Amino acid sequence: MNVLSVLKERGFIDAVTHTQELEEYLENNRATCYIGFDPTASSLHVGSLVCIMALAHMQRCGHRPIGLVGGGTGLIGDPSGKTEMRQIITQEQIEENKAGIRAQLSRFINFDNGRALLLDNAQWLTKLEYIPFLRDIGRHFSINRMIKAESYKARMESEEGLTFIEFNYMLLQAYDFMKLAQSHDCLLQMGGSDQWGNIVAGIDLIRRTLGKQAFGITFPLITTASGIKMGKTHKGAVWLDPDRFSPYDYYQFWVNCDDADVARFLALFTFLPMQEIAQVEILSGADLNMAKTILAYEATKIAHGEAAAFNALQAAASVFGSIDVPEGLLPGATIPRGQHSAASDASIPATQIDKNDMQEISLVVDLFTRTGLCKSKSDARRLVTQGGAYINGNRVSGFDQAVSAADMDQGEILLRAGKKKYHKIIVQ
RNA sequence: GGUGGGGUUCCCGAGUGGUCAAAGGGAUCAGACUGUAAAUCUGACGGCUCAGCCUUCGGAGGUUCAAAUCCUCCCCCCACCA
Repeated sequence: MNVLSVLKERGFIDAVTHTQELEEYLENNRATCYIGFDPTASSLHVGSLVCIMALAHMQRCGHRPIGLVGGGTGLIGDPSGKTEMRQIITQEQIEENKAGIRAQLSRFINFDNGRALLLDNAQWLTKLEYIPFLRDIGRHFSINRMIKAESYKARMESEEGLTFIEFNYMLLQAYDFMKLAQSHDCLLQMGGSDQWGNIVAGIDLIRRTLGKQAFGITFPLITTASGIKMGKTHKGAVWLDPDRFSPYDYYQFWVNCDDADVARFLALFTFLPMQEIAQVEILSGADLNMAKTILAYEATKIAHGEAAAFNALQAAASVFGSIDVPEGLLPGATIPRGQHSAASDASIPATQIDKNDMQEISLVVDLFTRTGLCKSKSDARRLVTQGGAYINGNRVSGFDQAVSAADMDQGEILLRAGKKKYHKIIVQ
């Protein structure tokens, strides 16, 4: 099955340029394609996951993906679809962030033996000279067309306006594409739907300068069933870096998805066969919960490895009750079948507290604040007052309740805030 | 450079001397109902040594018994003009 059909049936495609020609091109070539990633943070987050999975599918279908880190363009800031100017970051920060991004991409894509590449556009962009660039590249761009571009629209209409430096972003991205076409025979660029304008600009530039036909694919912006952009939780962005966002939380993020999103997310964020996912679509109600478990397990396994996924599964079973994964559901999934009960809560978020420190923490509210479950003491008070605080499964009755040795079970205390946030205290 | 309009608590946005920790909405959090779902209803939503106190309304000063509200200077944004 060709990669275009794969992407299409899994819900990756928003728009494609030159459908017919692209199909033929991918059919007859071991193609090279690229997606750009902003090095604005030291970690990618689930917002980039569609792009990452698309690259992975490309590789699985025999093509060569390039992850392009925007070390050069990151110095500019892409205004596409954004209403505010982005913070411009320094060269040092970018260098740091690049390392993190490479590590994460390696989970999804195999970089061995040149099967995939990770490049940085700082390599060529920072060497550009203004006059030659204007003369050789700038001449191909029409301001008339650019100001009509959808990607600038939000900014053209906003009060803040658009600065010249940002307006140039499109040229730089087009130049990237041209460079990659020249040096790596990369003729396909993919990206989020907000990248359409930039991608088309690159295709045009390649045609004009190299006389070659290049292609573009954009992916839809993934929103949740409730209509908001996917990937936000009470803890902020869902990072792929396990140090910033633990595999346990990552697993929980997926388990907590909306019913209406399960099948769609299975298609986008796992590699399970589509005919199996089709069976999930006819499920409804509580039957979907096991499908969510599988989604969470598979997604966690892809991003953090099998051991982390298994630990998260066990931890979930220990606090939320036993999980029984039925044989017939999504048989292609690698989740261990059968009953999982309170085997291990090892990967539940935990804080170690010294015995001596424990003496000072006399009140429950201090404990909730200390673990980060509550962001201030007032917050903790509120939680307790509203009846959302639990110690070892027992609701805390008053904010002045003291913590005693009796609350410790083998040196551990299990805190719970609200219905699903757990945190373990380990006294040492 | 000139003229005019703005900068309010996470976001939008009211508030033009005391009744303002600041309307309303969104987001968020908790409770009830549930399936670790959605919807709905209820409540909370600056901090603290919490029936009280402290710190916030672009920044720094000032007037006043009392300022987000008045005055002075500064910074930033927007529109139009040059």
